[in-house]
Amino acid sequence: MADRENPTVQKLLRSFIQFRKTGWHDKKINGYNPSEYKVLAVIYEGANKKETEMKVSEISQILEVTPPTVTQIINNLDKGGLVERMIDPQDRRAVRIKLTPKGKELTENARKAFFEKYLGLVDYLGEEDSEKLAELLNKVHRYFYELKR
Amino acid sequence: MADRENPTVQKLLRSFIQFRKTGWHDKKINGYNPSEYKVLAVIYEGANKKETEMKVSEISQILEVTPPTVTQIINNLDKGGLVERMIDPQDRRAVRIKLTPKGKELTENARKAFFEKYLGLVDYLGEEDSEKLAELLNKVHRYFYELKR
DNA sequence: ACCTAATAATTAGGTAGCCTAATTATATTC
DNA sequence: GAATATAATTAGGCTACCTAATTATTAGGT
Repeated sequence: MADRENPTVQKLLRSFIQFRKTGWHDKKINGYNPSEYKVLAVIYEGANKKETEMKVSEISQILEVTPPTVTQIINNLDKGGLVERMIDPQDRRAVRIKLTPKGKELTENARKAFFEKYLGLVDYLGEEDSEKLAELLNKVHRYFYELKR
Repeated sequence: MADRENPTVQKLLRSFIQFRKTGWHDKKINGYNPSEYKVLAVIYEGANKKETEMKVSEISQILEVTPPTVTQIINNLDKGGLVERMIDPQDRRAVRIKLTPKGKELTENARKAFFEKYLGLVDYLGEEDSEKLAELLNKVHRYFYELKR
């Protein structure tokens, strides 16, 4: 099994492991976790482009996590006064999530910092290599996705 | 802030998020978790190339996790009879971890399946792009590492 | 119109994979 | 030989998820 020594496999593997450890997800800013910011960002963007507030189920689909996960995160954001729940009058089972002014401000600041960091990364890698990286990562995802079925 | 709409940033971000969700780490095979297999693999490789068994502290350094994390994983591997602890006669504070025959067999099988999967990936991406990907991921890691200081 | 089935959200409880702080045993240094 | 450093462990905690069960509401079939 000399293949096991294949240097490309070794390199790739090491880079994956290191990348997974890369802290491109910061812990706890202003008392909120990365997963909470992700939900805030989805709520913010959804409201911006759809004019109507996001439902729990929609957030859950976008983030690819289960609805209970979203509910729990929202419980906490709600407790912190960043977010408000309102029943959808069209479908009274659904709950629309709305940012409070406080939540909106926090989200906007976080988004700004976040995008600046990533603009910096694109700058560091170069436009062309950044595109290439995105493409390759998508390809890796497709490979593993197809394996699983 | 039109920068926020930078399409390269958006693509890169989406590819990162998807990649992080990619199940290139399978859950539970033969009753053991990915993190347990990682420890097994390190023990296996360490013993192969150093002729002497791995210490907890060495495993911890290689996997970049704290010693308590390693201890706990080894507790479980020990309970399953995959691994044995033996005090190092040279330094009686240290513990050398040795695979039992059962542990060795399991590890060898897992390694085989694992490397086949990654050989398949390199094949899918192509040798050149695989190298490029590893290089770019390392660069991303450097960027975030330098930001943090 | 009525009952069944489907859907939205929630609560409760659990798991993986980490961590820090404190403790114990042994080594090293001055 | 005493103080300090190091190796491993135990105990307990945290994040980011999950599944199963429950409640409320809506939609579909007859």
